[in-house]
Amino acid sequence: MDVLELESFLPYRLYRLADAVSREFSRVYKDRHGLTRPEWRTLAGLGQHGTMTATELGEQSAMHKTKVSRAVAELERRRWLTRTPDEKDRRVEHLTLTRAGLAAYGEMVPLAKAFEVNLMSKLTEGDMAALIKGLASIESASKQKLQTPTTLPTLVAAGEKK
Amino acid sequence: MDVLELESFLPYRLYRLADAVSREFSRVYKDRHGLTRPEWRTLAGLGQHGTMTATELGEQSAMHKTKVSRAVAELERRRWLTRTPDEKDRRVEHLTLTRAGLAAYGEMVPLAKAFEVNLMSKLTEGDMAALIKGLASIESASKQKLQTPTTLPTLVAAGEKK
DNA sequence: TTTCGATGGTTACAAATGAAACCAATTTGG
DNA sequence: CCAAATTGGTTTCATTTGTAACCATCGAAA
Repeated sequence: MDVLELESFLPYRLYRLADAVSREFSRVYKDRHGLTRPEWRTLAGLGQHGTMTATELGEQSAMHKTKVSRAVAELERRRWLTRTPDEKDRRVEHLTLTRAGLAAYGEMVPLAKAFEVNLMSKLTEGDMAALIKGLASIESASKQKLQTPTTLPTLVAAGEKK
Repeated sequence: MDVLELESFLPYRLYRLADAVSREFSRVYKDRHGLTRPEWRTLAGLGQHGTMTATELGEQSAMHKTKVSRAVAELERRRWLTRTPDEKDRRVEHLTLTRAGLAAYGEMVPLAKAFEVNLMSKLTEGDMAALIKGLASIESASKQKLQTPTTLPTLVAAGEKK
């Protein structure tokens, strides 16, 4: 029978690597400040851009709006950010880091950079460039709607449901 | 102040890409059979190797033992696999796909392969090779204990807890 | 042997996630 | 102008996940 070699299956390899790296990196924000990934990304987004709306945050950091919503709520609870209602459109809120939020951000940036440098140091210049290029290619490709080439009908047959 | 550009931050890019790819690929096993990722990996592991123990499965597919345990329980419930107690060590169970399990596996393998081919087709030969090489480098590096270079003390200060 | 630390695997509980419903406020199209 | 569709954002509920505790069973040491 036709067999799939999981270890070399690209989606699996990608996921596994990203998971390992991300897990390790999470120490930077989790151990020290008890942040979740969505919270860290929110902090990072605002630290980088100054002021953003929840929607913008979601776009920039690839998070579902519920994640953004919850992360923003938590950072607000910590008083790391404040919301300012938009003048023209009262559905929108502009989010900005407080002094405390900026302090936390400023503290984490060097750690993040050091982590990245350390990670990249595992690769030669050439490999690194290649990796980046490869990532970019797949990224742009996957934006254009990654196609799942299936011909089979969708069916969750009886007894297969959980 | 020192700023981090999230979009080009390697851990973020990796994660984001893996997430997008994995999400798209999940159609193959989720839409059609309602499997979760751990369930799919378990199926894939057994399909590839014939018979494995839970521990082996966890190692091969990088899953925590609780994930394996739950995935195995669900596949058993579906009668896609059976457990056989080990003769020598009664803690151990050998897992094998049933006919039904094999059928599901056999059905998904070509879809998985097609997905991968489609994905890789976005890259030139060279880029692909480079990407693989880059992944391998970081992988092997991250196995050797990815170091988080922090000097700061670990503290989850009062008021920062959730 | 008996005891004690590892190991294979499951379970309980809390936290994180995703999907869908929801509530405004806004825009669009008659 | 007004109804309907859209959009920004929150909330609810069901799943999924992670952590730690747990229950055997096993292996090594005394």
